Amino acid sequence: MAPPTRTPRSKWIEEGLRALAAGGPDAVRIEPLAQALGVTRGGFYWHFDDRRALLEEMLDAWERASTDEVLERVESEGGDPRAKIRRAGALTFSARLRPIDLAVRDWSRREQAVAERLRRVDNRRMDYLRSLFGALCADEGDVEARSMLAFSLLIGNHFIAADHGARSRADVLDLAMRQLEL
Amino acid sequence: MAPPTRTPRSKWIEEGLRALAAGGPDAVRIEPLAQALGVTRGGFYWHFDDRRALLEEMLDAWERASTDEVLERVESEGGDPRAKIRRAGALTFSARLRPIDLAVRDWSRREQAVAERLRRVDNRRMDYLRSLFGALCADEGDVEARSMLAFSLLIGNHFIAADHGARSRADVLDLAMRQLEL
DNA sequence: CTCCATCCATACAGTAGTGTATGGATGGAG
DNA sequence: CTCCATCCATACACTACTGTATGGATGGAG
Repeated sequence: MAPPTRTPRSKWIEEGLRALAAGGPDAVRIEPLAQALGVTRGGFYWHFDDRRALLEEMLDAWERASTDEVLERVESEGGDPRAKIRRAGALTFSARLRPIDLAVRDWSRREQAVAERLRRVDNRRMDYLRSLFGALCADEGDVEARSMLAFSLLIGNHFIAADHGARSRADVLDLAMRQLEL
Repeated sequence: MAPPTRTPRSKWIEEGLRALAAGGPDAVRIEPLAQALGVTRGGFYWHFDDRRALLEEMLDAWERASTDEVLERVESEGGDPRAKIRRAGALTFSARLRPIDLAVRDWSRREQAVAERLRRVDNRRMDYLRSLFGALCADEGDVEARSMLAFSLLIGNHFIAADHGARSRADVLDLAMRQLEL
């Protein structure tokens, strides 16, 4: 029997990720989630043991979406390494995934289990970045340094609040990319 | 009359910042704070109107500590621009200030007032970085790009969870700094 | 010694959630 | 048509806070 359900697991997870993105892990509360979905908490406890279980499955979903799915899409569209690096950055920090990523990143600072997940995800990203930079320059140290700088720039872009005088943030990002020979 | 108080404002703010660093803004709750200070909430509402007022003053304290105090200390010890850049990074992200900074950075994503504060703080930091990089290279675009990259690296270092194979994070940071000619 | 500024304890009413238990409702498979 | 898997509503007992009100306690200034 295929599930022709009304508010299946996936809906709770989706709404949970929305709440996580908007307000961090502490904002993921069953009651408001139910309200957003237009139901009571009745069904939630049929799907999940408790709040922890939902958080766990939200992280599962996020991990899949932000590694396999992203890498697959980047590779499928082809292009040279430089184009792939840019596209990987754009997809990883898409409008949907970016706020979740940033929330998880902060969350990981206080929950060991979350930290381990993020480490898995970041390691896959760095591995991919390394492979792409590896096609651009020979020195292994340079590859590592530029991978870290590129990743940091992606993170910094969304966590740093500074202005840049006459320049726009996009301009500065462009200059920084050029500095990394991208 | 100098205040020979038992649990003055400053104690609540200090403990509040500790809670913020450890668990984010949602973890700053009066009742647990009082417990940590060994008193009841009785005195809290004598000092502060409500929880919001405490958060406000915590941000005031953080803003002062992570701009004026840091810049003053960096300048007072002298040295060449390269040394100052490194020292500014180290002081800004000292063991005490780092977790607060990261918590505020995440917090700013969902509270306009916090975002404006962080912007003030980050702008002062970037101004300072710009002035230091300005002494190292002439091209204005280079200065901006390198300032942004250096700041991003500082942020990325604490938000990125990836490993680096045989290399330690410190090694990679060193390589990245060299890439920025630091 | 007295008094007042400063701080604390306690009790209360209220809010917002958690997880459990129980009795439905509903729609597709058979 | 019936039945069962799936989902929902409601009520309950509980936890953990918030902010208010009130009556102290305490120690240094005068």
